[in-house]
Parts: sequence; C-alpha cells; structure tokens
Amino acid sequence: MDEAGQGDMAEQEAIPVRAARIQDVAKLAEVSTATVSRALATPERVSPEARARVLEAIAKTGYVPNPAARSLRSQKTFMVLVVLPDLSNTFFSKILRGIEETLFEAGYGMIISDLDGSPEKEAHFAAFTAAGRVDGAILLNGHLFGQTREGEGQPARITIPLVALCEAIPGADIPQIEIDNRAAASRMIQHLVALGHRRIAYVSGPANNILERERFLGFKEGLEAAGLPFDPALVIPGDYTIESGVAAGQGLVARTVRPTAVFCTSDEMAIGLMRTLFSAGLRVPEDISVAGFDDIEFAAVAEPSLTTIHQPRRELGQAAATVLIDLLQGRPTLKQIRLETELVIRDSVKPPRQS
Amino acid sequence: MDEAGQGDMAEQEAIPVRAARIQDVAKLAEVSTATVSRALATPERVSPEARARVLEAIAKTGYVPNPAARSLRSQKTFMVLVVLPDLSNTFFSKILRGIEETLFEAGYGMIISDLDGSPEKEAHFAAFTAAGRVDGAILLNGHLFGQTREGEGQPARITIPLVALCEAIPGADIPQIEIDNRAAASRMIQHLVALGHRRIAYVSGPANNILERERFLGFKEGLEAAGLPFDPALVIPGDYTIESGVAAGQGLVARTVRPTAVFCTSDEMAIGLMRTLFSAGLRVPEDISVAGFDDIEFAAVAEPSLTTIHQPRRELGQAAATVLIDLLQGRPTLKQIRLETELVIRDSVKPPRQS
DNA sequence: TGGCCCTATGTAATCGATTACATGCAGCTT
DNA sequence: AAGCTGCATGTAATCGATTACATAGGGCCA
Repeated sequence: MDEAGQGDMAEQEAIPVRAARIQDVAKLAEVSTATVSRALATPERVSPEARARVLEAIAKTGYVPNPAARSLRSQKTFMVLVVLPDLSNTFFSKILRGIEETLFEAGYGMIISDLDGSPEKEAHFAAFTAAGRVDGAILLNGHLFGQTREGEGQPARITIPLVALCEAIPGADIPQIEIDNRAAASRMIQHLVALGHRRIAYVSGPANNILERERFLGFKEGLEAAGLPFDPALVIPGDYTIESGVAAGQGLVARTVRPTAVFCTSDEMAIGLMRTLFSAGLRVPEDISVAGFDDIEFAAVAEPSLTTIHQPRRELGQAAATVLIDLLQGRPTLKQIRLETELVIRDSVKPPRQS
Repeated sequence: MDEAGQGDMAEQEAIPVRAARIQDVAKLAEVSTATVSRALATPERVSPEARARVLEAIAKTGYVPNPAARSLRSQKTFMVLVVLPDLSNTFFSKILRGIEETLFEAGYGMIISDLDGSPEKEAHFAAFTAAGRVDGAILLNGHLFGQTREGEGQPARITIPLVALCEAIPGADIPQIEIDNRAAASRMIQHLVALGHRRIAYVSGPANNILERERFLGFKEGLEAAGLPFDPALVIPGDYTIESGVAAGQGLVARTVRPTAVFCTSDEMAIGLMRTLFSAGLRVPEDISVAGFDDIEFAAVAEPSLTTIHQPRRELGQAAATVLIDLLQGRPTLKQIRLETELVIRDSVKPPRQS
C-alpha cells in the first residue's frame, strides 16, 4: 500500500493486532474451541462456570467470530440480497429502510443490487446468489433472475428462499408481498368519477410492467363500474419518472380537447405533469385535476398538494423482510400478503369546472 | 422447513444439485484444484490447453467459487460497507447509485448500514467491520465509528481502509470526498445580494453537523463580502427534512418583518417551506425568494422551480468508490477530492419587490 | 552431454469456525 | 455393585478455496 493516504498518521498503534480467534479465547478461558463455540451458539449446553469464563475471555480479547469461517462451515451467511431496478428512485428508499430495519433486528445484513436494466448485472447477481453469498433474497424487480439463458451449461439454479416485494412475479411460487394495485387504481377512478369527472386520462407505467398491468386493469374497471367508455386516446404512455410526467404533460397541453382529470400512476409523474401544465398556464385543479399514486414524501408538499394513493412503504419492506426471515428460519409463512392502501385526498383534485 | 411457501411447486427439479466445487471442476478438466484456481486468478500462469479445459469444465458444471472459502483463505471479502445516517433520505439515493455502479464494475458488492441515529447499530457495524466482513467502508455519516466506549476490552479497532464522503470527518486521517460547502453557500448569498436582497434568512441543518457548520460559515462569509450585517434573528433552525422546512415556514409567516429571501440549506426544506408560504397566501418569488441546496430531482419540477446549488451526487458516489478501491488495491490516492458545485438559477428567486 | 533455469503443474498446509463423535464422570435404578 | 442415562467437554473432521513448496520436464548454453 502506498503511503499517499496515510502519510502523517501518528497516534495509531504500531502493532497491527491480529484479530482474536476462537483459539485465543479458548486458551484464555482454559476450555476447548468447541466449548467456546457452544457457549455462543447454545449457551444452555455449557456449564455456567465455563460460560462465564468464556464470556470474560471474549470481552478481554475483543473476539468477534470470523464470518467467512463460520459461513464456510455452516453454509449460512446471515446476509440477504435486495434486488431492485433503480436505487435512485425515491419510491424505494423508504421500502429499503423498512427492510434494513427488520433484517438488522434479526441479525441479518443487507446487500443491495441495483440492476439498472442491465442483463449482465442481473446475471452477475444470479451467480452471486447461486454461489451462496446470501441466505435469501428480496426481489423488487418483478421477475426472477437467472431465467434468461437456459440452454447448455446449467444456469446456476437459485435454490435459496426468495420473496417478491411490490411487483408480483407471475409464474414463481414464492411469497408475494404487495398492495392491491388494481383495487387502488379503481378506487381512485371512482373518486374522480364521484366528483363529476367523465374524461379521465391515464398516464401509464412502463409497458409489460406488472404494476402497470394491474393499475391499468383497475383504471378500466373503475370506468366500467361508472358506466364510462374506455377511450384509448386518453391513455398516455409513461414510465413512472418525473421526466415522463413532464412529457405526458406536454402532450396534454397540445390537445384541443383535454381530459378534466389525469390519473398518473406514480407521484413523480404527477408532479412532473403538473409542472408542465403550470408552465403552459393551466391551473391545477381549477382547469384540470391531477391524481398520483404512491404518496411519496413530496406529494404532501407539492403545489397543489397531491391527491394520491398511499402505499405503506416502510411496512411493505418490513413485511417482506419478516417473511424472508421466517422462511430462512424454517417457520411457516403466508404465500401472499396484501397491505392496505389508502386514498389520500388533497388539493390537486376538485370537481371539474362545468360538469 | 414448513411447506407453507412451497406447497404446490411442480416444475422444480427434485434433486437439489449440490453446487459444483473446485474439486468437481478439477476432476472434469483432469487437472488439480490448484490449476483450476490459477486458471481463474492468474491465467497467464497456466498453459492455454489446461486453461481451455478448465474453462470448459467450469461452463459445464456452472461452477462459481465459494466466497466464504475464498475469503477465509485470502482474507478478502470483496465487500464494501456503506454507512449512512438515513437511507430513506432522497439525497443519498443517487449517491448510493454512483457508489454501487463503481463498486460493481470493480467486482465489489455493497452492504448498506442505515445507522438511523442508533448507537447500538453503530456499535454493531463497527464490530461487523472489525470482524473482517468487508474490505473497506465508505462513511457518509460524518464520524468514525467504534470511537465510543474506549475503556477496557479493546474496542475492536477498525483497521480497514475508510473513505469519508460528503461529511468530512475532522480528526480522521482518511481520504475525504466532498464539495466545498462553504464556497457554495457563500456563492448563493452573493447571488441573492446581487439581485438586491438585503434581509436574507438562513434555514440551518442540524446543529453540530459538519455540513451545517460549513454552509453557515459560507452564509456569513457571503454576507460579509457584501458588507451586510449578520443578524442572528434571521437564522432559523432546521434539520434538512421537509418537515423542518414546513416548520421554518410557519415561523416565518408569523413574523411581522420578513426577510426578502430565504436560503434553505437543503432542497427538502426549501420545498417544505414554500408549501407553508403558499398556504399562508404568500407568493414565491414575488413576496419572498427561496433558495435551496443539493438540486435533488424535485427541485426542477417544484412550483416555482427551485434555485439551488447543484451537487454532483452520482459523481460523488463514484469518486468515493474509486478512491476506496484504489486504497484496497494498494494504489496511491488523493487525500481530498472536492467536486465542483454549480449555482442553478430557476424561478424561486427574483429581485425583491422594492429594493 | 551435463548443468541450469524456467514453466507448468501437483501436493498438501492453511484460513477459523462448527459439529459429529468420543469420552469421562456423576447420579440413578434395580 | 453393575449398568444405564445424560450432561459437560474435548478431539478432530470438515467446509472449499488459495497458495507455499515441491517436482517434472523442456530448452538453452557451455
């Protein structure tokens, strides 16, 4: 190692104290390594005196078990992989926090994999997982991995417990933790309809996305329930990002006949869309109502504040982590958990001007 | 394991294929395990024929080296710990992405630790680090860990390479990657002054936070440069969150003599503050100008769009990861890297009404 | 042709824990 | 008293890679 980063350090101890091993503890406590190991893993199987001596020796040496050795032998890593499509997306951060919290309490660490739409990364993490670097994984990306190139050369079958979070994975027989996207979307449409809206536009998520499919079904269901026709011209493509919301807004502004309300399937898009409407001189909700989905932090402080569907993000993360831990520890789990969403009524939706 | 999660799986192969070991590959390729290992680690030290046979065998068996075994022997984990104070904070997510990207390319995995203000978590991760579970760490939380209880029982000294990101760590002799917070804050004040503002309020970050200290110094520096007096009454406490911005706004609304401009040291606070001003019937920037700091995604689409300081978040993450990797691989590194910020002028700041 | 060096490869020690199996001893039953 | 049970503990195999050291063989030079 070059000295560049350490040129003038002074108060550091000169002797690089080798980390204490179980051997050192055993010697100090005058027992065998087996007893030390048992004192930690199964205290009830060790006499109180021996246990006390071991604990004292551990405190004295600052012993921390070497995880590599432990996991090599026991085939457990106490690590969980969280796979998500885009780490920089606001929507995920609170979910992650819920996951991290719960994992931490159970003694598990969290490794994050941001797929970023890259198949190579996906393949890498599939191998990573297959290699036994983690005990289980939480998938937020809507599909299993390692599913791509089957052909020759066994594609490293994933055998560890998996849990799907938010985006249900169709063919997979793994626990799913999610919200009822369809019902939530339908609920929002019914709310808009109840206020008198008849021409309701829909800003979609990315094509083929399972959330998108569900929300779109909910959208149509809501229309149907209200006896309104479905008009494909009122479906505007988006991909959940702010930018796509901005773009959707531009398309809307350019129209001669506009919808009276727009249901955006993410808050980011709703906020981006409102921005564009403002720039064009349109007012929300006076000229056009805008609804979102997710209830991210900024929804409440947007101007106007955003009517949206609240997703219990932290709880979703906690639930997924809990299920995975149950799975890892051999406890029975539910195959599907659906958390409740909530329609949050704020200022971006009002009855249309002339109904 | 209970069957709850796996009741009716069908197409799964019945034989739980034990993952291939280096032995299996060696046998198939008709070489020794040493040759297999070398074919992967130092291909140039293996004959082309042997290498080809090994690679073929690897492909055929789907062999992936067992990381626990590897790291037990080589004392390397190819894992990096990222310590941050709040995972659910928007500001960090893009930084994380920059880190993850760079680590991934270099073959490192990322473990995340959300300290959440909990000393226990901090102690835990200090032990975690000391135990050799990671090769290095990136600290976003502004202080070293394991620094707490020195006393008896050696407190598991951290000896692995560390890098401080965003929040410089005063006494520590480790590389720092950051922006020039002071200069950036000063720059913003000068911009406000140049537009004619004389009464400029400052919404602070949490007390004792190093970013806060620097930005506050910059604020005062900016005032001084303009020959304006520093008025403690114009300093409003905050903690970078939306909520604290909302609270700061309430305080402001209640005043009889208001500043003509408010410099919030985070975009979140600026957005929360604008919200409160709107609710009270004040207009931004007509009645009062508002500036932020960070340039998060929502700054551009806020209403009005937010004048702020752009931080190259992704690049910050990349730079920190790059420095850490250099450190890990024994290359020389810089001790301090300061990335450029940029004043982004948008619509939330205008000259005061009567100057 | 003998000696030397270099390359390719193999053998086996090693990393640090967990844990199957063995052992010794105390207490209880018959 | 013999035999059984069960607890506390120790011994040593084991997990799967990396790598120090040993060795075989080929090429080159004198």
